[in-house]
Amino acid sequence: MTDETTSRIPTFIREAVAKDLKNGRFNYIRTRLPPEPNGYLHIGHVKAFLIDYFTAQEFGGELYLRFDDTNPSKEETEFVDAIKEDAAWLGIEWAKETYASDYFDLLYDWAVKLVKLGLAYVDDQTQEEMSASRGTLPKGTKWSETESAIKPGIDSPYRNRSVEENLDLLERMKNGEFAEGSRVLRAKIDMSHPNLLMRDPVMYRIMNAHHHRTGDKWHIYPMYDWSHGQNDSMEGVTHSLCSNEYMIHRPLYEWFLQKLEAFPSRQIEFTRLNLTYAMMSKRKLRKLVETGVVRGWDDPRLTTLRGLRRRGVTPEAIINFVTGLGETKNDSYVEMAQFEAIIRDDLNKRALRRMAVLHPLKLVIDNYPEGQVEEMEAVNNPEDPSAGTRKVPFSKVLYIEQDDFRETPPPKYFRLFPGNEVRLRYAYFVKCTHIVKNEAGEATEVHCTYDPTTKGGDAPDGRKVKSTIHWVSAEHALPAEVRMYAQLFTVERPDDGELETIVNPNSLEALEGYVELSLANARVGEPLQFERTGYFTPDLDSTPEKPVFNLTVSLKDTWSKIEKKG
RNA sequence: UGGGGCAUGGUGCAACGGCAGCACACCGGCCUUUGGAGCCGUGGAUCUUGGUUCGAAUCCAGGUGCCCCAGCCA
Repeated sequence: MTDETTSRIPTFIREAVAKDLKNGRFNYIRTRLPPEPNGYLHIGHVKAFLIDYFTAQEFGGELYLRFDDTNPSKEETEFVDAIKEDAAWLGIEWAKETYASDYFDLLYDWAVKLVKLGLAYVDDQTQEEMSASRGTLPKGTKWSETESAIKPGIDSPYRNRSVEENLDLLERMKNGEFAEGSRVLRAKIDMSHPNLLMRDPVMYRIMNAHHHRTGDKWHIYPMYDWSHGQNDSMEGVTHSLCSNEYMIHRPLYEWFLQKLEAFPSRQIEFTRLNLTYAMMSKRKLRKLVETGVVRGWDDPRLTTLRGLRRRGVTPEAIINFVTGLGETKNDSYVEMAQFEAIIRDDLNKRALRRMAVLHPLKLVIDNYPEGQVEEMEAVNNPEDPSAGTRKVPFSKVLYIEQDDFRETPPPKYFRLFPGNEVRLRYAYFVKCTHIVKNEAGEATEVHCTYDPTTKGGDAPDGRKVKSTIHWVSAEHALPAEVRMYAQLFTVERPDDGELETIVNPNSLEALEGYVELSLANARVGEPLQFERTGYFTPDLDSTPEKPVFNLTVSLKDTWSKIEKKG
């Protein structure tokens, strides 16, 4: 049974499914995940994937992964593999992998059945003719500036062909006897139906493209409406869960299955996920990749699953985010900040803490013995004692962040400035004595003295410092490239804008910094926190000589807020 | 003068005729060997007009606003 408090699927779906089980409409549950293999998965797909997966799971049913490969001109095997890999990474398990194309033969038989029933016909009209005879939507909708009222469609002159002629024509369409685009098979429903989809929708079109699985066997390929519901039914899918835009297709979905007297799969719709600053449009995503705005489909600035993975976002964070959104049928736009909060929450619990200096400034401890090296014990994760501790080498010359020193401190600035004492994390108290400047007047070296009695970070005399800063030992540090990311887009809803005007030219900044030696063999994808900076993960561009890190998400930075307010 | 869907703080959700609550964001404070985390607190919402009712975010009627639908895309 499902537990109301832990359910990960929308309430209205859970209730509908439970009811179907209770009143005997179905005695088992099967859902399907229907990606079209024409692109990479992004965060927008995840919601559908998870709802399908968890619905099956919560009701002890199973999930089929069915590739919707009905349009050979757009689909490629490359994407099939990528989608499977991404779905598996997310943790989704499917009972069976199928393809719409597995059912092409059966589907054709069903079409013949419909023709024999007098419910489908071959139409010889051109595409323009068909479009013109479909009728119009009324004024006020974005498609009609001129018509004041909805206009019914006009019956095709070929609508009343005999069953025999239709059967013959359909057979010949299948055999490749006709030119591409010259004829279609249409369902015979109602050309004046208020729902335009019911005005004799196209079932098959002629295409001579090579299909990634069926090769050159077929010359006709089914449309979405004449495939999806039929496949659901053929597979015994009980609940076909899809986004709200398909709501208008439901009457057609049901019409076909009723006329066919086929297994009555049920379509239920939910609101798709919209995320601010995330691009979901496949067309635009492709353009970003092809024009080199980003470095590939797995660019960490993208909200593709591959991009998120490379960025260091875990599957758990993604699942927590999506399932935690709750559900209504409202159109909605979720703020990226909410996603980031979940990512931080997830990483806070699991990321190993490390020290890394992103904008190095040399700090010299004048009274520290030349050549001495001490191993300081550092906690790996204060949120998780079982993560243990590590040793970090400490010596006379260190690097600290440029930001952690000001020659003339602003109000409420507690870090290093001449005369001020701070704690070097896990090491000693140091007090700034003087600085060395270059010709431009910039500080190039900060000189300090340390208090040997404060080893470990506490003063025996009980005095306090207001700030703790991080550091790496210059002699023992590892040079590293650290890639800092900002929003890729300058507008909240990039899907609505023109690419040329909405791309943030400063979304990537590659820093040359220094990191703890222990990071030399960090695993690609491993979650890390650079203390006081943010969450990072090693990128696959890393080499043994020079690791590369991606910023996953920054730590909440309250100082910058204080500073902004002045 | 078409059909379908949806309206609750800035954002996303909850309240299924009975005190409008949660998360994120925002603001203030406490604490802190991460200006992180954690803890405490403030402000802010039922699209509108009527009706039913002891009582309406919830039920009814009208209005308004937003979204989807004229691919031989999915």
